[in-house]
Amino acid sequence: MSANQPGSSLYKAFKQDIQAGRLPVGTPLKQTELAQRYGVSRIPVRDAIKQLMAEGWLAQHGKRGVMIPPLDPTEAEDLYLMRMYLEPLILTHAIPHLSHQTLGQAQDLLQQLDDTTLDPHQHGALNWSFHALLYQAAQRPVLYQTIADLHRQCARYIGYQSLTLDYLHTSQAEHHDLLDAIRDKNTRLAKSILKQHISEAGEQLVAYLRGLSDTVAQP
Amino acid sequence: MSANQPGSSLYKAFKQDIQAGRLPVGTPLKQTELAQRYGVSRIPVRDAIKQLMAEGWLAQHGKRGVMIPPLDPTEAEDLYLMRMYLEPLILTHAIPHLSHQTLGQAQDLLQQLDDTTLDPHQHGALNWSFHALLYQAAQRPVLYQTIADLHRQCARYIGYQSLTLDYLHTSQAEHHDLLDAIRDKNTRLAKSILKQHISEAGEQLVAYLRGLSDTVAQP
DNA sequence: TTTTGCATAAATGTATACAAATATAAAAAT
DNA sequence: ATTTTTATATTTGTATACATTTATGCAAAA
Repeated sequence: MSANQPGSSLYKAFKQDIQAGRLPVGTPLKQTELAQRYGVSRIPVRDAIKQLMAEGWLAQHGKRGVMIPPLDPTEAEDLYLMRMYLEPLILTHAIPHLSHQTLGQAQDLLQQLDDTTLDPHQHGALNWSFHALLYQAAQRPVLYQTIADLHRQCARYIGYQSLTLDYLHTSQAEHHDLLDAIRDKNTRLAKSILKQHISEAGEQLVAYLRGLSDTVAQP
Repeated sequence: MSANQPGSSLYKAFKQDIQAGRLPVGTPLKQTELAQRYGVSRIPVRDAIKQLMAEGWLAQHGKRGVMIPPLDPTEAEDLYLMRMYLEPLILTHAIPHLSHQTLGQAQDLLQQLDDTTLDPHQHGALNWSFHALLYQAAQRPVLYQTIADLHRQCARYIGYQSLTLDYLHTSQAEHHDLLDAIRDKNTRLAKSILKQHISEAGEQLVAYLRGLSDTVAQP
């Protein structure tokens, strides 16, 4: 098999199990157990662990072993803070290159996002598709990759959160406004809408996470 | 052995060999050859490769094998662009927390940077120590880590570049101005100096890299 | 009862060996 | 001569086996 690229079946299955919360958070994971779980030897498990650690899905647990790092509101806050600055930046570079065809595709994705029966994971994936489509036009591979990494990190946090209908409507309205501003080549407006949009999403998530830790961590 | 944390001797030796240009750029590296070079089996070599790939020191070469990615001016440009936005951001968060002691340490580092006999690697390391000292005070681990990663990526590019004495003087003057602004708690000024400082460093590097590819790539 | 030391057990790191996949070269056909 | 096919060699991916390190539990001493 073409094994351990981000595309290895073990890597994918492992990551999905982390995302879906099917593995314990904060406790050390044993290589042997993981090998049994996925029906392979420890070597490919080690390879996958290395990669997932580098991507932030796993963290060192003491001197030995790895764990799924617990959710941390401050971490989420930082991720959204960075997105607030980097995404308007890449959007600026993207706008001059956006074709009518791409804008049409973006419009299509927006319509799919109107479906309020989507679960948080599906919604998150579609949402990223929309933004990614716009950002890729900037033709800035390294900048794009960093932003994609930030989204990947954020993806670990959403999916727990059940979004209110009210928030979903606001978010969608902003998406439409953003696309309109882009069509008008009004870069300044587009940037400010996007920054606001990310800021709100961040606040929503951080508030949710802080609520969680308040109810859970009772000494 | 405590093997493959970023601290494994193999990982360190391997990365240093890449940084120092002791391994061929752009051609596939054979696991067997690397294993022989470092006197170990292929397993730890594979572990190190995984990690270095995730950190950007190595890249996929076609379907099989890895290579040291060639230097790319556009990539460097993106890295500095991101730093221009993220470093002033973290500095803003850091300034309220900076103690007199930390500012004193920063002053010390600045004096060491006056030494113009340093080679590019030493200079780069000291320069990062100075900035890192300030940034850590922000107590924003995730934001800090991302910025540190960007610097690590940049480190692959500098070290080839021989900095002009003129640039070194300008750069040091900016460092002093920055520290003064921070002492005055003049956040606005500090941010603008820092952004300018990074912008100049980026332009210097990108110009150098473009010069390189112009002279090398003759069909 | 608490703490220190040691013995045992568990888990990770590495080497060797083998299987699968890809690239290379040579031979055959057009 | 060029292209396609086939066989060979090289290289990577994985499993098993062993060495090394860290954790755990028990006993003895304070």
